Amino acid sequence: MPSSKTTSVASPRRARATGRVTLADVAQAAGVSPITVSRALRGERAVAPELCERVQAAATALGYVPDPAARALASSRSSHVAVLIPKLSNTLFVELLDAVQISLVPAGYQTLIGVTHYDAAEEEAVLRSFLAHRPAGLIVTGHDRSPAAAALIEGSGVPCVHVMEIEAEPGSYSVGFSQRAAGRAITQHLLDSGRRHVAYVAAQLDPRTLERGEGYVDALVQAGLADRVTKVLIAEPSSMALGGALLERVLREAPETDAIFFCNDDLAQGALLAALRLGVAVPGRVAVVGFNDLPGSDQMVPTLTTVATPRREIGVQAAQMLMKLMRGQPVETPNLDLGFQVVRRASA
Amino acid sequence: MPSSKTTSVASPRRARATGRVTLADVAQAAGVSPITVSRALRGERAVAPELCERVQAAATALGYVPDPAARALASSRSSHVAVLIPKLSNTLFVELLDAVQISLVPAGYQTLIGVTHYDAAEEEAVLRSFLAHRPAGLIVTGHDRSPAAAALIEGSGVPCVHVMEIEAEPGSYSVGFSQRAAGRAITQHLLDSGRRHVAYVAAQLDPRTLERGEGYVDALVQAGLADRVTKVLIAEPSSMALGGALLERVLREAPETDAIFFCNDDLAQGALLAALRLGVAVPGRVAVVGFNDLPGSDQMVPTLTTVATPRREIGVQAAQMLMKLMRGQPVETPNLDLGFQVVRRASA
DNA sequence: CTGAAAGCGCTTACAG
DNA sequence: CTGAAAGCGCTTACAG
Repeated sequence: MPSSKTTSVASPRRARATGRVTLADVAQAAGVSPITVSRALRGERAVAPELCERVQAAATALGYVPDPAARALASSRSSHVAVLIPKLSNTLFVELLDAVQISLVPAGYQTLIGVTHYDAAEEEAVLRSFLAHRPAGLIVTGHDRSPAAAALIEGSGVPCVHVMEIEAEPGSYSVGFSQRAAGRAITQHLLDSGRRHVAYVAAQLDPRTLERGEGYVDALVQAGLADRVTKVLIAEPSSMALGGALLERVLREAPETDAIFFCNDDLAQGALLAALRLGVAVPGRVAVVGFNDLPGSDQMVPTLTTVATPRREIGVQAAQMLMKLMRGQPVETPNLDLGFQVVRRASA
Repeated sequence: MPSSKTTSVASPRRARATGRVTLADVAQAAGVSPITVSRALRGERAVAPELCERVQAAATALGYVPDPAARALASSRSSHVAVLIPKLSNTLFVELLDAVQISLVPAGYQTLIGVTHYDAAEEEAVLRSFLAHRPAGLIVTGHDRSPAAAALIEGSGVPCVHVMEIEAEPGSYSVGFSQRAAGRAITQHLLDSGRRHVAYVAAQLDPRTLERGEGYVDALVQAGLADRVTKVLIAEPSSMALGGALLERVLREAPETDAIFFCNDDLAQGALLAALRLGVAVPGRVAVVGFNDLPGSDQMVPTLTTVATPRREIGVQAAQMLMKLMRGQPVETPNLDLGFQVVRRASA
């Protein structure tokens, strides 16, 4: 004999059941309206403390998890933050990303990663695809991008923070440091230690690499060595092998060179290892410095003198700034300069 | 005198206008119903070729971009694929991720990255948060996880591919190689070159590291050297500095050691540099091998003998397999073994 | 092969 | 401080 009590009635109108615990379920359990549950859970507007508690309890009891898609559709704002970086093969950007993620995830945001490969068209494509997801915020590397990409960002109205460079563009937000000042500082270190034939060797040639080169020129000019400016610029991507090859080439083609400023530690590490192989004394024959202070630079033989860049702190601060923007809170320092540090080790 | 022609009428019922081009707009422009547009654009079911073309043209003309949130809500499947990796500071996983992303993005999927830090509780938390987004698919590192985490995956019904290890668990999908066989092979290489006191030195101690250690034991046992098994296992994370310290420690505590198998290239590279600093001849005094063939290993002095692991190919194949699963297509090889390669260089 | 109706699970905008 | 109504932009399930 079947029980006459029906515990669940299948409504004939209900075409699709997902089996999910919804706001409505929580509302019913708490004896309030769905909208009150929504407000109580988001902490938005004032909800009577007593109701708030009842709602929280019901939500926990039922194991309620808000549906991000429904939330995004209704509010036209997702919980995604899109982060655009040039390359995943550069430790620098991975550390930046890691720091951003560590800051954003606990606050309930999801990070979407876009890799642009230093390519304007790719950046546009990635932006277009990300913007379709109506991200709550955007973090992009540097200021230099195609007008189309800039227009996409601008037109989207999505809060955006630029990282790695620092530039006081009106209305824009950034967290970074002066690449140019850093390039000048490390070159100055070489000059201060008596070097007079300093070369700047760079690969990839992204905007930040070129800015470091300007800093290098600044230092030489200021030292009255404008005629000694020696730049070796290679468009191909950086690698340790390339660094080794470039060291060899510079010493062959410009044997008077007594110091080399490599635009990044990958090249410099490769140069140090090549010097070991070739029997070139560092810093005796030639001083070598890099940029970024990547893992391993302190382990090289000799240890590498370089510029330590605060990419983790940049990631953390950019995330903080973005969260303020996303919440509509005021940002006190829209262009945050986190500086850099010349790390003196044995190679120069 | 204002024009009497009204070009846009604000409907009083419309509470919220997003200004977005919607399916309905495309439908109206193409003179069909919204559902036909939906089907034509997704290529689902049969739509008359002529209509299909008209819809495509209208969509392009209006610059229509589907709203992923609406799509996810209606279909209860998002276009997200969640990828869980232990650490972002390990190049291995970053390369894996890059390969996955390169394969998935062109197919219209977005990658969500979760970092577990080799921590069971973190993995559970990340899974729970990701699963709330109803991802279309899941890629996780290895098979070893907490019962709770495994239950979350299982219970979600989301297609899942395991990477890096290969294990023929019924009903599970994986792409990788045998860590144990690889550990055995590189140890065998050392034995083949005449080494008789081979130590295995490992850090981090994740499951894959331990499997490599089993392979090491296999090789020694098979060579009748079971009594020579020497394992140094350190729980702390791998780093070049740690590799150097461990080399020193092993040579001090077990001076008969004539070969060291480091569980990864980070440790091995650090050991090579420390040897240089200490004046320890490699491979003369002690042979050194690593694992993974990371960037830089071919640049070391001496160049590092190691095991090349196919993490990029693993990423690509895992993405392919997952796409088949997400589309409900059959997968011919549910456990795909991509092998590995012993790379003989100068250090052993 | 095409469509009208209903619904996915939330939030907005308006009242009170 | 709380709620009833409408709507976000799609897809599902059912007809024809």
